[in-house]
Amino acid sequence: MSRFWKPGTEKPRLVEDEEGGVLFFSASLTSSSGYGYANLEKQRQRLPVYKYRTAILYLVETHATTIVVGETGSGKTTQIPQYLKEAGWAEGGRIIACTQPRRLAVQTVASRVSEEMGVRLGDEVGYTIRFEDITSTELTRIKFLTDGVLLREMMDDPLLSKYSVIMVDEAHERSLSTDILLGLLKKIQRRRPELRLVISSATIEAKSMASFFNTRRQGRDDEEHGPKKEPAILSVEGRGFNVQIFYAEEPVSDYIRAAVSTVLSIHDEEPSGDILVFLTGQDDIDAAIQLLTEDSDGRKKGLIVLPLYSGLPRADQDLVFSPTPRGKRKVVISTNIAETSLTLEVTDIENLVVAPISKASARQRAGRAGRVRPGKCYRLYTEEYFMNEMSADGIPEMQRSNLVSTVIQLKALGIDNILGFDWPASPSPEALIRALEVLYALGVIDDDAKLTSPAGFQVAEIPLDPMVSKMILASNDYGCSEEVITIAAVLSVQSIWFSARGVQKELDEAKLRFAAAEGDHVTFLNVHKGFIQSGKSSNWCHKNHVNYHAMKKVDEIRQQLRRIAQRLGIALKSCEGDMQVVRKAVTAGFFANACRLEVSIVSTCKEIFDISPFKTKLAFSHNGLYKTIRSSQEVYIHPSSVLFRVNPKWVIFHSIVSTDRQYMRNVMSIDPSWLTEVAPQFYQQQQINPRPL
DNA sequence: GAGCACTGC
Repeated sequence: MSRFWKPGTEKPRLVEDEEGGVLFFSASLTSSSGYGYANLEKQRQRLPVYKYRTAILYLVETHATTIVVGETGSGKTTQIPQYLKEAGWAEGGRIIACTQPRRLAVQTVASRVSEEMGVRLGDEVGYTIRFEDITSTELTRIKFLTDGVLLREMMDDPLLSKYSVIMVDEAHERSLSTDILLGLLKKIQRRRPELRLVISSATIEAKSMASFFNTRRQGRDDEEHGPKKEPAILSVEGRGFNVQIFYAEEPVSDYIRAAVSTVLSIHDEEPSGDILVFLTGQDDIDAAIQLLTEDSDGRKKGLIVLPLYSGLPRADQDLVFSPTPRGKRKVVISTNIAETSLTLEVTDIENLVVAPISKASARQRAGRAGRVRPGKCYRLYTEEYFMNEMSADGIPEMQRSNLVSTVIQLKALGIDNILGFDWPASPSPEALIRALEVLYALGVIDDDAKLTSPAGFQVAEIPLDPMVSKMILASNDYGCSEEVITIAAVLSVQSIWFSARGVQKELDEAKLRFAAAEGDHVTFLNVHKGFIQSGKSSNWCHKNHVNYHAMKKVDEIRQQLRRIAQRLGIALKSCEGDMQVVRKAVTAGFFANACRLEVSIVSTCKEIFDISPFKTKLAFSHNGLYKTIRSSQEVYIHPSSVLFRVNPKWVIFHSIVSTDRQYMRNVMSIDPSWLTEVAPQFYQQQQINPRPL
């Protein structure tokens, strides 16, 4: 692998790791840098997948579906599209598509392939992700895209007629959009026998994938013309190295201490090489780092201890990838952010795992240790536990997600019988029915479960959760689309606040500067207004504990939503500060999440106050108990909300996070009369009770 | 006074 990068030259860029060809590459990897085209060609031929070039082309020619089982590093993603192009699959204006679950993978793979082909990215080889279409209608023959984008394309071109071959990469990850895509592609195949599918999958999934795509009818030989209906399976070996696995001899009681002591004994006994530890969350990571750095008997000498989690500032994350100084050992303590998408620029990785995860996930983690040379993996659970207790795979997203978006997407594509749809992993009928109920309540499907016109089609057109889309539609009636679109954009990013360890108090104070009595949604508008007035200044964000990158993204999403709104005939209009209409529009989307305050314990006990700080805490901890109108579920306002401890009588929420309690995140106060105003079909006029569905 | 993480249009 190191042939892509010479130490001491330019620092390699970190890229998606899944394909051998793109493990490390730097911007200087062009013909002018001394690596000629011939060299790239040689590298291509050295990839494991090269041996199977002819076989792959033969199978694609003769089979409707080819399943390529490829280990990490086989080169399948970068090479197969090129082989197909070389064999003529992109002739006559046709396009070869290759989908990825993640944006970063799309960009890096596309740029690698354009380099290998010696063409400008965006010409013959291009890519499309949300907000970025680097393709040319005339020139692009190989197109990389996220599976979500391909699904959107189907709304305009249901048969995906411009593609000759569609390669679905990383199908084993079973992401929601990959699964929907696979189900739809199977349907398309029936209408377009000339279309070829290449499904790239991990070993364990290959058989079930093959039987899913096997459309050959028993006892009928209709295969004399056209490709075989029975999928072909081809295995391509990877280039990973051997990883030795060690198990705990008996169950560990305190896994953080166990992780720390394992790190220390590896440091004492093993030769050079870095260590990657997986823990569950930020708190555990902080605790482990504390333990490691306070161990002062001298053993920690030579250890560089680094945390890694998504909330960490980018600069701190980058530290993880800087080369380890000679004579030192790097210990990266990470959440599962490091499980799939990153390859650490280290010479060797040793790996500790904390259960429970799935077996597949554990294998993936162990694989991290064998990326660049043989490694070792220390599992902090017993072998019996691995064998008998851990589930084989994670549950596909399809079977654990809210399906409202999925259902409306399928409806928009003309799939009427959702319950009968052929999924690679069927969701439970209950989950589907729940989704249909919500869509019915929103007025986007009718009594026959058909999309309503225009609302249903409009909601399907907007790339957001249907409840958010409905809120945007409603804003047209209330004359506040500009404000509501801003709220929708903020709700679709993780968090607009900049949180870091040790600055919680400052963040809370900053929030107070923007806090609105009406709740979080109106607070978002205040933050956005400040951001715009500052001239979108990063300095302003920094001073106010606002996440600059999140705000840039909010702006980008806002622009996209404004364009879509205009196309749908929604007038872009500001209500000039009239927050009541904004709140009504939000309620029109989220009326199903309405809650009423049940108990409010105000801290009136002065004596408790005076006894001890601990008890003061107790007195404050009585956050108001709410119950959802729909199902009388007990919920509480999340402490990150500006309405925490304010406890308005009636609220609606955007989402729930379940821990020891159910916490409402992003909460807004409402007037209960609005519920019957915006959703009379859902709430009975006389009393706020759920309408039986 | 809470907090697993990640991905996508």
